[in-house]
This record gives sequence, C-alpha cells and structure tokens, in this order.
Amino acid sequence: MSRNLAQADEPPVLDYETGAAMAPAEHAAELRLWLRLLTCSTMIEGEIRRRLRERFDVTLPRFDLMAQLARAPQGLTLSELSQRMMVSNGNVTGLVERLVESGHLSRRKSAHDRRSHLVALTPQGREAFRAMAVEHEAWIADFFGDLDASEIDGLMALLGKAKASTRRAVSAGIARPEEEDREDNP
Amino acid sequence: MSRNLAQADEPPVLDYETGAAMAPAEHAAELRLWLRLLTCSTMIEGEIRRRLRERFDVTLPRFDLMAQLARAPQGLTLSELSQRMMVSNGNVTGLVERLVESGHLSRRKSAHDRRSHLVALTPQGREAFRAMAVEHEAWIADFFGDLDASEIDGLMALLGKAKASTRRAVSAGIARPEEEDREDNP
DNA sequence: CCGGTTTGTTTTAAGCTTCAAATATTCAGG
DNA sequence: CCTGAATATTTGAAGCTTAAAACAAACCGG
Repeated sequence: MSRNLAQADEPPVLDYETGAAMAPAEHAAELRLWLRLLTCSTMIEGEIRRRLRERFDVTLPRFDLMAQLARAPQGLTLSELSQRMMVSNGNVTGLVERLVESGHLSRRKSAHDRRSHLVALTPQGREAFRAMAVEHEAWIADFFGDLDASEIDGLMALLGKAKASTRRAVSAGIARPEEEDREDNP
Repeated sequence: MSRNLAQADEPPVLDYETGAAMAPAEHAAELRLWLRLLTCSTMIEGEIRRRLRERFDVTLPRFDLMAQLARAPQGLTLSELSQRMMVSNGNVTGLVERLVESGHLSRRKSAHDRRSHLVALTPQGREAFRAMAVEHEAWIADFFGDLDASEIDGLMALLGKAKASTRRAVSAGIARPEEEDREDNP
C-alpha cells in the first residue's frame, strides 16, 4: 500500500494552517472528494495486495503485468506494457526480469525491430494467472457487494466524467516544456 | 505513480483466459468499476506527485505526512501518523527521519510514555507546507473542474457507500488469524 | 546515403513500502 | 512485585518505483 492524504476515517475537516475548523473555503468539496476517492482505492488496493500475497505469494505489480498479457495472447513489447500499466519503462524491465526468472513469462526478440522484445505468458504463467483471476474477481465483487446495479452504473458514469476532466487538466499542463522565455510557440 | 490493472484508456473488455470478448460474466461490472476507480486515482495521484516534485522538489509521501501534522498542531506520535496515513510503522520511521533531517519536523520524547515520540512541524515546515497546500488545493479543483456541484455530491455519496462496503468486506475477512482447525470460534 | 531525431530498452541512484523480527516499555492480573 | 500480553518503535531484507542518463536501432528529410 502507501498513500496519501487519505484518512483511516474522516475527522472533521480542518484548516491546513491553523488546524481550526475550516471556513467554507474555495474548493473544500473537491478536496474532500479527492481524499475519499483515494481512501477507497487505497483500501481496496491494499486488501488485494494482502490477499494476493497470502493466497498466492505474488505481488500486485506482477499480477497486474500478467493480467495485461492475459488479454494479449500474442504478447506485448515492454513499451506497450509500460503504457498500459501506466508505469515507467525501467519498472517494467525489472518486473519482466523477475517473472521470466520465475517461469511465468517468456521473452523473445522481435522479428521486425531489433530494439524491442516480445513478452508473453508461459503455459504455467497462464494457468497461475487463471487461478488468481478467478478469486480476484470474487474479491472485487465482494468489496462492492453493498452497491446495487444502478449505484454501480452511477459510479461508473461519474468516475468516467472525473477521468475525462482529469485528463483534460493534465493535458493542459503539458506541451510547455518549462522554458519561459521563448517567442515562437503558443 | 505505480499501479495496477488500470488502463491508460479502456480497450474492449476481454476475458482473462482467452482474450476473447467477454461473455456477460458474473461480476464484470464490479471489475470494470474497480479498474476505472483505479485509473482515476492513479492519474490524479501521479500528476500531483509530478507537480510536487517539479514545483517544490518534495515527494508525495512527505507532503502527506506534513498534511497530517498540519491538522494536528500539538503533534502526533509515529503510531498515530501511521494509522492516519494508512501505511506501516516502519515506513513512517524513515519518512520522519528524512523530514527531521531536512528541518521540516521536530521530534521529542513523550513525557508520559518512554516508548513513544511526539513529532510536529517546525516553523519552516509549517510555512513550506502552507505554500504547497495552496497550490495543491488549486490542482485538485482543476482536476475535478468539469464536474458541477451536484455531480461532486453524487460522487461523494456513492464513494462513501463503496468505502463502507469495502470496509465491511475487509473486516469480515479478518478475525480468523489463518488457523483452519479450531472448534471455538464462529 | 547522411545526419538528426525519435523510439525501445536498460541502467543507476534515490527513495518508498511492506513484512517480519528484534527491542524497549507499559499494562494487567494474580 | 512478577509475569505475560500488549504497545511503540526500529531494523533489515526484499521488492517496487521513478527520473535521468546512456545506448542501440529505426526513421526521416534532404
């Protein structure tokens, strides 16, 4: 696990500087929303991590990587893996190395591009993942077990909107590589 | 950043084993919801992490720890910090060590319990955090900028329900410390 | 075809994170 | 008071993660 401003449980919202009860600040609602979102994903992620270790002696990053390969039977390059997992290239290098070592993954040179390597699940890797995926899906269903179908749909839709909004905000911040004194770009 | 089954963008949902389009499986909706929740928090967290580094040369865990102390001006013990941050004790030990080293935190022995130590922000730490918190709040507001007030409220409520549901599921899994042959417990 | 840019990967250094074991201290009964 | 259980913290090993630097190979425009 790790992570952030999330609270084990929400105490009254306090002002950062004084610790006093916060006056109706500018964006308190958004801040509270972020903390709650973070609490949810941290709790779920931590429990998945714990159960994967306990039941299968596997780490979450390795499970994630295998999950990506499970839906790409033809294999993926390291770059494709890092994009899909939203982690750095160097990170994937190490994960793949350990999973090849443990026999879950195979790795071969790409036929068309001598720079890249194709990675895929071995038969053992595929079978190990299948077993984990079955339980994993049941865990998730249990975590959201108190929500009915319409609530799940509602969450999906609102999170979809939040995702699009965040993507917009993040993109807007890129494209200006940190120079501040140039004349020839918007 | 890090993290999980989240996708850079949702491809068609595929079956784990075959990679074929997934038949209406038992709990596909819950799984998709989890992936989307994870994508949202991963995107936001990663961007916050990036901006904190870029603007203030500080890591997210350090910011989080300072945020906890900012709302507890009297100081906290290491255990209290680890509970509130939902991370391990050993993790806090290291973070505090580095933040004391950098002058942001003070640390003194507890008067009543010789085992524990009280940690608090120094004046410099408090001022540094104040500056970061101002921008941080604006970033969050921007990330959720495309959601109106009722959508934010709706998300808060649904995430609150998801949080309670997860807590219920996680609690139900505890209390049986791994023995499987006992007669005297439910 | 050449030279500059982009892309795929690895490496390194630093830091984060967990779990489990080890210490030290306090607490609760008897 | 003594002993065993609980609490607060630290340490160590292993693994995850990133950013940045370094390469190698591919691509592209002239």
